[in-house]
Amino acid sequence: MPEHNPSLFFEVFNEIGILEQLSRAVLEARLPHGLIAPHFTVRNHLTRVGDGRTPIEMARAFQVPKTSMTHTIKGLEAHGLVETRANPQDGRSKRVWLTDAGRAVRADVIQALGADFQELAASFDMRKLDAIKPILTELRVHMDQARDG
Amino acid sequence: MPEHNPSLFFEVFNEIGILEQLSRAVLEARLPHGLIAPHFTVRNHLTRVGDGRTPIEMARAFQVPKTSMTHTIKGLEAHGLVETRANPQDGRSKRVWLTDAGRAVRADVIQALGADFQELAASFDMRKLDAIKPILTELRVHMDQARDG
DNA sequence: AGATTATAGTTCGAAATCGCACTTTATGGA
DNA sequence: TCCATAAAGTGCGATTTCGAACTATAATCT
Repeated sequence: MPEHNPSLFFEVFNEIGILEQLSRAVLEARLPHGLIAPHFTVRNHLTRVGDGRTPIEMARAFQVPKTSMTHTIKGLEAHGLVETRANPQDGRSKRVWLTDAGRAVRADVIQALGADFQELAASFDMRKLDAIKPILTELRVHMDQARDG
Repeated sequence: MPEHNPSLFFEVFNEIGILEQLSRAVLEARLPHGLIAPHFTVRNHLTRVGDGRTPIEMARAFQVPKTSMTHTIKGLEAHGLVETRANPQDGRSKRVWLTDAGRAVRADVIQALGADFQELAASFDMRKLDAIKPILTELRVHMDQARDG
């Protein structure tokens, strides 16, 4: 029965924290003025899983407080990248839809990030990213469940 | 010559972002009132690499703006967990030292996190953490360098 | 040495984050 | 049906984050 040394957790989460800062900086350097990483992350999510999501659904997906999601969506609306409509199935709720401008900005940003990604891909073996991705996902799922339970 | 699909980056960084939120929540649930994750992360760093570090050194280590580090250290000082003294080698700079209270609080928090870690370790194969750690570190180093260069 | 440039740290202000409390609507019993 | 409880979303306020501009000191150059 091994004694679980907490340092491994600290070290992994420490790297994760730094990588979060670094990836955010890379992204934000390519975003149009006034947009920050959470805006784009949400905007991107709406392409990945389809728009018409509810704010609470996205708050859960990213594990952020719902007040933060309210604020982020308000920012996206102010930039005309999404619009919200009432949810016919649930009067408490709303659904978030991409606008044409929202779709366009994603293409622009991904294009702009191309150079960064090429540079990174040139010096870093992408197979390693492939290798860690499922483990990160599994860890995230476990921690998600522990949080709910 | 493969076309590097950006989606792998997005997916990995997305998981990293969520894991950052989740690990922060786990940590902050165990911190004494008024302390938040950046406080503890800095406080922990001073044990890992030794105290007497300068603020700018830590800002670089965590890839946060130096103004954020100023603020975090001010919070730690207000809680009596660190103290700063002038750097005799450099009149522009200061060095950050742990206090006895600062050392004590780390032990308390690690103890309190024990239950969380045990639970996680029971449902998640720690060898996978071992496996991803060096890759995360390598990725972080690459991105650090790309940022400088 | 003197001038220029770079670095450490702070101040300030604007924006983001997030807990708490609240409103509105839905759900699940008696 | 009526009531209690839960859930979605917002308003508010305290704190955090962080870029820009600034001060003070160090390093570099001629």
